[in-house]
Amino acid sequence: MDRRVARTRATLQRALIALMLRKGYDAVTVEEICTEADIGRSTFYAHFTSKEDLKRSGLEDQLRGMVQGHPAASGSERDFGFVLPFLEHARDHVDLYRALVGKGGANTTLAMLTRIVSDMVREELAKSPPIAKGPARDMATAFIAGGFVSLVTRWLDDGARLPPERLDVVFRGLVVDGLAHLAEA
Amino acid sequence: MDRRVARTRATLQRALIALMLRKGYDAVTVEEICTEADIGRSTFYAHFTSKEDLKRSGLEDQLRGMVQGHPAASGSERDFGFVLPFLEHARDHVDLYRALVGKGGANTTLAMLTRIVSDMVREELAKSPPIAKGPARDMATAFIAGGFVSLVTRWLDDGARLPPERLDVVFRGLVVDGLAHLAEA
DNA sequence: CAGAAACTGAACACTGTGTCCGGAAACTGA
DNA sequence: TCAGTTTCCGGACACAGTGTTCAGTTTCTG
Repeated sequence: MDRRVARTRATLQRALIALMLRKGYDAVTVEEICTEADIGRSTFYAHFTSKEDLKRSGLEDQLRGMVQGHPAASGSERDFGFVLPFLEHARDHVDLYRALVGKGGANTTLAMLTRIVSDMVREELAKSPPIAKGPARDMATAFIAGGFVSLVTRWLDDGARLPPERLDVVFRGLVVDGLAHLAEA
Repeated sequence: MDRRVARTRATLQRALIALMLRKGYDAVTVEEICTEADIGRSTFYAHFTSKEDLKRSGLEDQLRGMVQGHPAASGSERDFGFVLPFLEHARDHVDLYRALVGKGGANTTLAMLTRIVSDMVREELAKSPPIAKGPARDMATAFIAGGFVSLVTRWLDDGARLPPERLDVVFRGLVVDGLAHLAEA
């Protein structure tokens, strides 16, 4: 690939990330990106069809880099081996990830819902029986709230066919006992 | 409150939801909302400052209705009593919820990330030891993926201070053994 | 070095936003 | 019912941002 092309694309991606960190995705304009990158606006549209397209491409490039750097461990045991590489990649590219999931996603409905659910979960976790305090509890709160919202989203996208009681019992099982709960007879 | 005000606000909220279901939040314009609601555009701005404001108000009104309809069960035992009322409310207002978390959120970065992580989780769950198939497994996939993304988001927002190894072990504990894993000594 | 490809910058039409105002309509309380 | 208040209408306006086009320049590749 032409060096100019690679350079231009990378410069634009970096400019977008910098601006997202500064003021959030929604508030960023194509003109600003071009100014920040010191690249003509017509050049922008020669590479990307829109701001959204640029973001998507940046995300894809980075994720591709991640899976290449850490080839998926594919044993036959279930050990969630993708997690640590994923987290290390995130730590090594904090700016990128914070731009993606930070301010950028903070105003979405999904994020709003998750915040509300987090409050409910936090209350639950404060009840007896006692549970580890501090970071561990905060992490559990975030995990459970996000999982719940994701579960509901999936359910709705499927047409909300299963009865709420079914989701309720599966959710509680997963939260309280984890996957053990779902082991096959 | 003036009947006209209540009627106008409710009409606009319903119009937005209808349009969101049809073409997704981002693609909806204020003009379209007004046309759909058969209400003047200047009237729109007399009630809401923006499309975002309208969405937020609709969400808040509905959630307020939910918690009023089902007062939070506040026993001292941890039973996640909020879940069933929440799900029933969602089922009774499927259109609203699908508009909020369906197409509307599908294009967000958070949703994209969750989809990618879902694929990784699905692979893990396919490994031995065997696990319940069908809906239960799909639900577990959605739950775990959403929880992971939420956990990572929280971690990054806090400055990514904790080491990845710590998150890895907490995450795996929650997934495999659930909250039992975090019981205080 | 020649040909191809990419970059520039400025112009253009267009869509959508948010604000303002005078006049019509609808609601409220007496 | 009626007077006073509030809301609604609709059209106009300035403005910001989008996406496209194109002739001219620069930069890369073979």
